Amino acid sequence: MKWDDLAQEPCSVARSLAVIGDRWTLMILRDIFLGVRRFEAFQARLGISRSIVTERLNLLVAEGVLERRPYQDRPVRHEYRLTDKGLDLHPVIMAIVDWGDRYYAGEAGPPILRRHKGCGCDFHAVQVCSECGEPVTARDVEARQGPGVAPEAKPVA
Amino acid sequence: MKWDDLAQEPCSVARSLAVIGDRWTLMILRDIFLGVRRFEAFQARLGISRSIVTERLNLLVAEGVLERRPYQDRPVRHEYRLTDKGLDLHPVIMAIVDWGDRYYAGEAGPPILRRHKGCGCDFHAVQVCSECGEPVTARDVEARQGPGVAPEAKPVA
DNA sequence: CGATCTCCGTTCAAAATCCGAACTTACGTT
DNA sequence: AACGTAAGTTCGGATTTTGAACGGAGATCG
Repeated sequence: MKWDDLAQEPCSVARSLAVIGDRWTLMILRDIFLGVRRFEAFQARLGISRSIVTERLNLLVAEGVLERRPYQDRPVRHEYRLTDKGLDLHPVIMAIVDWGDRYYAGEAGPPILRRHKGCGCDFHAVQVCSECGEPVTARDVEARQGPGVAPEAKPVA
Repeated sequence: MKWDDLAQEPCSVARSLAVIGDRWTLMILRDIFLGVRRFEAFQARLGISRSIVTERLNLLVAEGVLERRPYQDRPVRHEYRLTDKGLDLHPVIMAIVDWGDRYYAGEAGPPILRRHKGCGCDFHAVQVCSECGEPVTARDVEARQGPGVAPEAKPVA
C-alpha cells in the first residue's frame, strides 16, 4: 500500500490519516489551534522547509480543513483559518496533547495549560460515550463491521 | 527542525508525535486496537514494506507503547501487545475515527461500528471537560503557558 | 529614485527515507 | 526431501524531504 491508497481504504482511520496523518500537518494544526494563521509564522515556528509548509497548507485547504482568505489588499496577503470541518479536529489534537502531558511532561508539569471557558478550570479532555456519558477506555469497546463496508471487502480483523 | 528534534520540543503534541506521528505507526495502532498482534498480520493487512513494520514496531516497543512477548516456543514466536501506556492512546485513535466517520463515511455509513460494553449502545466518542463534565469544543478552550516551559523558551504563540 | 524589507511562495540539487523483492533462520508438515 | 510458516534482515533503486537560493509585488527608508 502507498500513501495515496489510504484514502480509498474502507476505514475511517485510514481516510483521516490520508489528510492529517503526517507529522508536519499535525504540527501545523497544533499551531492553528493556538491561533497561528500565517505562512511565515508556520514556517518560522516549525523551522521546516517552505515547500513543505506550502504543500501541507494546500492539502488542508483542498480538503476543506482550512480556508485561505485575504486579510489585506495591496499587496494581497492571505491567512489560513479553520473551517468547521477543521474545528472538528480539536478532539484529535487534544487527545494527543493529553497523552503527551501524561507520559512526556517533565517534573515541572505540562508545557501548556488549557482552561475551559465554560467552568473556568484548567482541564484535560476526557472521552465519554455519546449514549450514556460514561468514560470510555479501550477495554470498553467492541468493534464490528459496519454498513459502510461492501460485503466482499476484506475483513477488518 | 528535523523529525528527531520533535522529542525535545517543549510541547506535548510534538513529543507525542515523535512517537506516534507517522502514518504507518498510527495504522499499526489502529490494527492493534482491533486485536491484531502479529508481525505477519500487520504486514499483510497494511501491505507495506516489512522493514517499515519492523522499524515501527521496534520504536513502539522501545517507547513502552507495545510489549513484545513470546506466545510459543520452538520455534519462538512473539506477539505485540499494548501496554497501559499504549492503551492510553485509545482516545487518539477514537478521535481520528470519529472525524473520519463524520467527514469521509459514504452514504452507507461508517465502515466499523463500536459498541460501548457499559451501556450496550453503538456510540461515538465525545470529549468533555475533566472538571465540569461538559462537552468541550475548540472555541471553549483558552491556552496559556504552563509550568513545563523554561522562562527563556520560545513563546508558544 | 534606488535600496532594502516583508510576505508568500517556487525551484532545484542533494540528502534522507521508503519500497519491493529476495534472502535468512528455525522450526513444523506431507 | 520438499514445502510451508513466522519473523525478521538486507539491499539497490524509487520517492520524499530538505536547505538554500530565487521571484515578485508592494511598502518603507534615506
